[in-house]
Amino acid sequence: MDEQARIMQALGGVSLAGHSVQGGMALPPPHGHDGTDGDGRKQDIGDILHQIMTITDQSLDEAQAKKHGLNCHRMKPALFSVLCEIKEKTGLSIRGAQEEDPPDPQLMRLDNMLLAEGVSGPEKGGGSAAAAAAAAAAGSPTDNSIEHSDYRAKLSQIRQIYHTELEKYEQACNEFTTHVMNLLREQSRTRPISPKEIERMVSIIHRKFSSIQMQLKQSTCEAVMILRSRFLDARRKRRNFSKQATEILNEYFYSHLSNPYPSEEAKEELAKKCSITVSQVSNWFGNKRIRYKKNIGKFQEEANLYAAKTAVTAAHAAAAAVQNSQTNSPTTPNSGFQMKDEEFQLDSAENKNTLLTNMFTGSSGSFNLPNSGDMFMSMQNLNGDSYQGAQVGANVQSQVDTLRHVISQTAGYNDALGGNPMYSPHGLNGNGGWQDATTPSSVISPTEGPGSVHSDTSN
DNA sequence: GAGGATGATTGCTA
DNA sequence: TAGCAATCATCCTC
Repeated sequence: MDEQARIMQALGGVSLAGHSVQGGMALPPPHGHDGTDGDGRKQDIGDILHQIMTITDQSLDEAQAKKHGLNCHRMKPALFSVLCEIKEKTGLSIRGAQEEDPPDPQLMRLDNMLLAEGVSGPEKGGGSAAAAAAAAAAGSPTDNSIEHSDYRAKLSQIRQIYHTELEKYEQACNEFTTHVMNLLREQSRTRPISPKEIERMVSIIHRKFSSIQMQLKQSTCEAVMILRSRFLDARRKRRNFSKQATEILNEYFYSHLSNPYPSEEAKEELAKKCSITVSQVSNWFGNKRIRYKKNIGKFQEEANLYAAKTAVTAAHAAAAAVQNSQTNSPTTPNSGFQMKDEEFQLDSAENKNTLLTNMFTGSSGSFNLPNSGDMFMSMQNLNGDSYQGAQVGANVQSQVDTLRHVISQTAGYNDALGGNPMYSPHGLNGNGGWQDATTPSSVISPTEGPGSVHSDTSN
């Protein structure tokens, strides 16, 4: 069966008889009602189609007139409906199957990434979460300042560009879709176009624009990756700590020379003070311990410097503490500063202060330390349970190592205490390790008695 | 630019 | 998992 015949069959009993078309095109007689046979109908339809086909050979005006005539024919909708159905059942059905594509995994990945980076989706501080994550990976607190804000600013720029471009694409897509829809609707008057076909065409357009969008997303992702890697690389760059930070760390190190293992709390405190991370504090102490141990001689000068510096502070702190304790704790005998050796029995805060200052600054010349070991022990007792002034004990305790170091430099510390293994120089044992190196001071420092207040947190 | 200083990383150990 | 030791990579000073 040929196409024309099928069309006619589809039309069923539609009658076109008795209608003339403007422009002189004769319409076929109605079929069936007057007993016309099938061959006759075929012939009529053939004529119509022939006339349609020859429209193009006619003059424009003539063709327009004929076209108009056809358009105005009352059977046109029915004819178009059938033609649309035929179109649906033939070529377009193939496209229909293609529409049900699963979502592109690559597109999904891009979407997820853009969402995670804070580029797409609702604005969440311009990707500060991503920046924070990157910062955490890099492990530097300065992320929160200059570089962090720089990263955020750039990410925000990318986000802005992305959204502007996306908006442009969507606008263009909508405009183009509307345009095509209007065209198709317009054309549907003259050729069989079903609403479904228009829908399909729209979806095709959207797909095309989606591929363009994917390119946009891809390039945006690349930009974010580049920015991120640059940001992380920048963070990886080694930067010297500030002078102040190094001072703080050194002060702690040399004042805890016998056991330079800050507790977690101390590390956090130091990190806070130095505006660095806890891991950087750990790195610093790790490096410092090794380098100090490897070359004590080289660090001696530095040790002296910090020891003296810290000791002066300690002396003032101790004196103030003693004075304070005398005022506030009248029931505490001798303020816990009772030296075992009678020569060290100090009656007043002023005396203690003078003595300590002289001792540390060396203004009294060669200071006589008749029993510096006892003195040290006594000072240690300041941290003991018997002493109530926790802050005092903490302040003094944190300087004990410093005292030892200064004494060793100024008053023959080694000679006086050489026999006492507890006072081996700088806390280093014979194996080149620190006393109880495996036991961090967070547990019990060798210089700290039980119940002592850890200097880390009190400082 | 050389060489030392210094912060970070890595592999290993207890 | 913290710390050690070696090493890398960068900074800083001369």
